[in-house]
Amino acid sequence: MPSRPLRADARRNREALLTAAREAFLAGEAGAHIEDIARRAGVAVGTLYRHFETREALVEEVYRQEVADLCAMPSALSERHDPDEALRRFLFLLVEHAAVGRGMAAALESILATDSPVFDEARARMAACLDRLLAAGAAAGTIRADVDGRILLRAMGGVCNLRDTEGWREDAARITGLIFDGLRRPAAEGAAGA
Amino acid sequence: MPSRPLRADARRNREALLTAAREAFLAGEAGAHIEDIARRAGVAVGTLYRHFETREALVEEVYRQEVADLCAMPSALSERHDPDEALRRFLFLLVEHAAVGRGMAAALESILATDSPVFDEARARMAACLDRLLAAGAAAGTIRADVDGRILLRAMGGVCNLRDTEGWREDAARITGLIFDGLRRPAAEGAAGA
DNA sequence: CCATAAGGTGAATCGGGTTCAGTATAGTTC
DNA sequence: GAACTATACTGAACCCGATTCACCTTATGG
Repeated sequence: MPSRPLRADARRNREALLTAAREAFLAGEAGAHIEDIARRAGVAVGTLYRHFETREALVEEVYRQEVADLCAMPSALSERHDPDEALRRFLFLLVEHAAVGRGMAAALESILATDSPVFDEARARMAACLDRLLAAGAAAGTIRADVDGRILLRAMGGVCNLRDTEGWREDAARITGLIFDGLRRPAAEGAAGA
Repeated sequence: MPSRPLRADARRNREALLTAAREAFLAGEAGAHIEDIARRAGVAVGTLYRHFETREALVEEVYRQEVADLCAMPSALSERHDPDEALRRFLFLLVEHAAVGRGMAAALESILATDSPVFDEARARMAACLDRLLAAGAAAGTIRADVDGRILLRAMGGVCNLRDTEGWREDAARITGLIFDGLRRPAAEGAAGA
């Protein structure tokens, strides 16, 4: 919509705000209030609101960038590893990435509550990444074929939501491994039930 | 602390508040404001605060009850089914229970953010439940022995956090099945990595 | 160098949780 | 069953953080 291409200072401030927000979220700074983020970026709250409709919009944008970074990975992985390994690595990246600090997670919660479309979009993209990797594995015969990216993503969701806890990183690795093991089967007879 | 045993009307109100809160959360009533809950219970906000330190304290109590109910299940399951089946059923119950509406989940988020001890307690109890079931399965030789309740609980966490989405119930079933499949192996060589 | 639209500012507003002085009542005692 | 008092209840006032907006500042292009 902005036919006119953002004034120089505006672009600078917008960037500063995104950076400040990311830092604040990553630092988990108990709170991460709008005012704090604005100050950290060296601008007034009003400016923040000029660039982002609301607090959530800001979080969304930061999140969107994270997702974009993450979704750039699969192609590289597929080139360098066999399907199995590529998938395994991506699963870990998924954890690593989504774990960019509890702060981010906390910040995201407000969005999770709202059912913003950003999330649908992000989910779709990630699911697509997984689909590609799963398909490769299925073609190679090492990964079961009855699980799609959407499902796997959901399964991984829990791992990504791991909270603070001390040993979360190890836990995440073990759980990811557990799920990965579940994937490496010629599809069980049928575990659905209740 | 209350050596004196709560006045009759007080007990009644407390009960009404808990019921109202549970209903509000289950209904997912966009918001579930303190005021609404109080009104629903037929009391003033002040009364709510007399019984519960804060909004979160109320959510906590509701949650605590849910957990208590859930943790009562395993013994019955173990009596009626073989270890494998008992575990499988409990996993589904875990989902069913934790899914008591997105409202509850949303309400819980505030607590997840705070690192309240209630959660540690709940986790511990649930993990203990799972440990029992896992041990039985391991003894029977059908379940791998290198996964403990704590880990499994975390893995299931994701499933329980499934949001609104239309087909969440099916998804939950499939993911639970996926994880369950991961469990039914004589322990893979070693999936840990990054 | 001016004009002016784009951008920035921060005090005021708003909404929802929380507090507390004032009022009502269950339970108890005579 | 009337008085007494510890226990409860009420709801308007308060607080705090997100959001708005009337007014000021400055990049940009002519």
